[in-house]
Amino acid sequence: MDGGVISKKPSVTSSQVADHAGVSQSAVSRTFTPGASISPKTRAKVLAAAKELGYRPNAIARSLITSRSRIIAVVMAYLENLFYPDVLEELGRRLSAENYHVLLFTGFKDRDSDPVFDQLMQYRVDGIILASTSLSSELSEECTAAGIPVVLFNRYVPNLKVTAICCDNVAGGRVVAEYLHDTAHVRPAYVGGEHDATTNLDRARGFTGRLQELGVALHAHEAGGAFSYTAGYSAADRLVRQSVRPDSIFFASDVMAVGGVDAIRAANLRVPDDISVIGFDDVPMASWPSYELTTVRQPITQMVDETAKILDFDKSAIKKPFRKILFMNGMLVERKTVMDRRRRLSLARPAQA
Amino acid sequence: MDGGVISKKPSVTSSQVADHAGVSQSAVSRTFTPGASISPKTRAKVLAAAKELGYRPNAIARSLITSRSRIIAVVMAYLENLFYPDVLEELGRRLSAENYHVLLFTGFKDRDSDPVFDQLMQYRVDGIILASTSLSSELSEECTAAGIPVVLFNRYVPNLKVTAICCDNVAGGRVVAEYLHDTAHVRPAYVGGEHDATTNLDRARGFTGRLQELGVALHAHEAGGAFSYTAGYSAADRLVRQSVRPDSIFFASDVMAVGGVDAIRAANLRVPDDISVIGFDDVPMASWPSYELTTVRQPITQMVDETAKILDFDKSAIKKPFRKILFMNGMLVERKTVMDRRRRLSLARPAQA
DNA sequence: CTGAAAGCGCTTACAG
DNA sequence: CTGAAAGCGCTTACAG
Repeated sequence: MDGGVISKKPSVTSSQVADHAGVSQSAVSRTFTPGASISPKTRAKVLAAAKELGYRPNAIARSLITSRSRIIAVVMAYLENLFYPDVLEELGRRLSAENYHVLLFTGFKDRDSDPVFDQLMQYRVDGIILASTSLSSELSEECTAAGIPVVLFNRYVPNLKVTAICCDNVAGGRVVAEYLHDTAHVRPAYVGGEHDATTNLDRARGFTGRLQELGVALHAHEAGGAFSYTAGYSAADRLVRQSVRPDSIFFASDVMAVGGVDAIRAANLRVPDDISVIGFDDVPMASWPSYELTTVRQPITQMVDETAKILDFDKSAIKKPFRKILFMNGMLVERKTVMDRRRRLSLARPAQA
Repeated sequence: MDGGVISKKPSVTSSQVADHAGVSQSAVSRTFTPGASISPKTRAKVLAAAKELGYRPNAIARSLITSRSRIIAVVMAYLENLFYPDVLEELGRRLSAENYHVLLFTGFKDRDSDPVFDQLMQYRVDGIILASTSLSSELSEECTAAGIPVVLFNRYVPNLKVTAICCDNVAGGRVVAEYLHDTAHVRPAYVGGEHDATTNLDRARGFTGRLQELGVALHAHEAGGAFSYTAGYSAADRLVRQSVRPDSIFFASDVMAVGGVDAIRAANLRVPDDISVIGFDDVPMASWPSYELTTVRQPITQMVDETAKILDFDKSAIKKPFRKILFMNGMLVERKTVMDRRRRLSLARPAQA
């Protein structure tokens, strides 16, 4: 056993470096502060001493005095929803490029972020990103009062005075309706996700609204109840057992749609020949050969960019619109789960003639 | 536009609370330090004042003086590998229960964690978890010198003096070999993941080693090159086109195995009737109805528990074994992708007789 | 450009 | 149990 008591050793401080370099502690600090006034000569001496001693500025001490932690809290409730790991990676990339860091809160079983709020505020974070969760209005107002920007990611709360960044889910739903109409589908169904999520509500609203405008009757509206594979599978299973089946199903998310495709196939029906399927998100799985899912791609990179803009109060102290809801456009990605039923008609007509 | 310049307002300090409560600043501090010596009466006064002013202790200031940040750095390279979001959630749950917090580093494209090391050290983290990445030996020794525990999660480096926590991948591979042998498979193949990952190497070694002991020839060893769906798909596709096909394939991970199942089906073959398939990890997808993948489950909860034990230097300052490699047992989860070929034999025999 | 000094918001011996 | 005081490791006016 080469064990031992584990205890943190005190690390090298700027004063130690200063002594070693024969300069003041201020000079050391200035060397590590971009833009600070320091001569190349002193700087070189400090750098040499720092390297020799293995000095690294203490971000904690710096935070205390600047009251800027360069830490952004990210609260993410549902990591299992495939879409979120993607978001998290993009967020990590983007924030670290701006020299921010991510304090992650996940794994707690709650609908809102209130339980972790105290924790995150104690670290004096510079911003808060809530992905698929929200905050009570008292708490969000506390943030506003404290001057800490909050961004709801992929969710919004109409009456809450908090900035939200979402894909335009209503528009996404409308695009799907149009696409299904254009390809001559006449019995479209919708399968919903988590019931009161704005993502679910808006996709449904856009879809059914546009369908109605186009004079297409909604064949069925199944409540999935969650954005999960299982929810998609069961809902599709129910639809498939109806005496009159839908000719197309729009699922509230890709993972649900994948479940749906599997259920349809399990019933010995073909996608898209018997039933067309469309999802939402464009997670990596959507492009797997066995699914080749037609879906609406969420503009993750742009969404993260906008998030970064809201949080980045360093570069520009200009007036920024606070508390707005940003809807960004998704993009229809055509793959192989929707059949153009006009083709079938045009094939059928000559035979009939 | 109800915008405005976003700037952090100074928050309430312990001195302000002290003034308001008519006690010393020390008393305020003690009120918020579990176990500190404080009378119920003073405590109540402080608590009332704190509530009224909206006081929250400043974790940054506390960290500076205690030289304990209660922050654990988690470096995770491949979030898209489905297994890791699971790990991250479990880690989040476990660490927050111990009042630790996760500083997440992800989204950088690199094999080792050296590039983010500086960042994480500046925050004076209390521990480092490296999932699917490693560290150069200089850096890991720097951690040892600084008394900061490092844990490699799901990966180990034989010559590196760093504690590692892994599933026993060799044992897992052996179990798979035995299972395939017991079920009368005679042409087993292995499809590898990321080439030099210990997970890949050990699973291969356990599998082929045990096969050899059992007198079963390895039918084929395909290099997948990555733990991805696509890698699994292509490898299976190649195997399926051979003049003599394998009767079973062990994939280095579930995501790969799922790709493999799809490739096999795309070739109009059946799983498990024509080819049995086994994966590794037991990610949520493995139990989806369209796959029902037989696999080796990684003991995530136990692995996270052990990780927490290594990092938790608060509770017990006893001697802890440092720098050990912990191999934890996986569990074979039987689902529907392996066919018991003895049955086929016993059915075949009477017909032949 | 440089250094001495104040101070960020806490914890923790120390003395009472 | 309580308070005054030192000090954690920095940044940043201030004066030179």
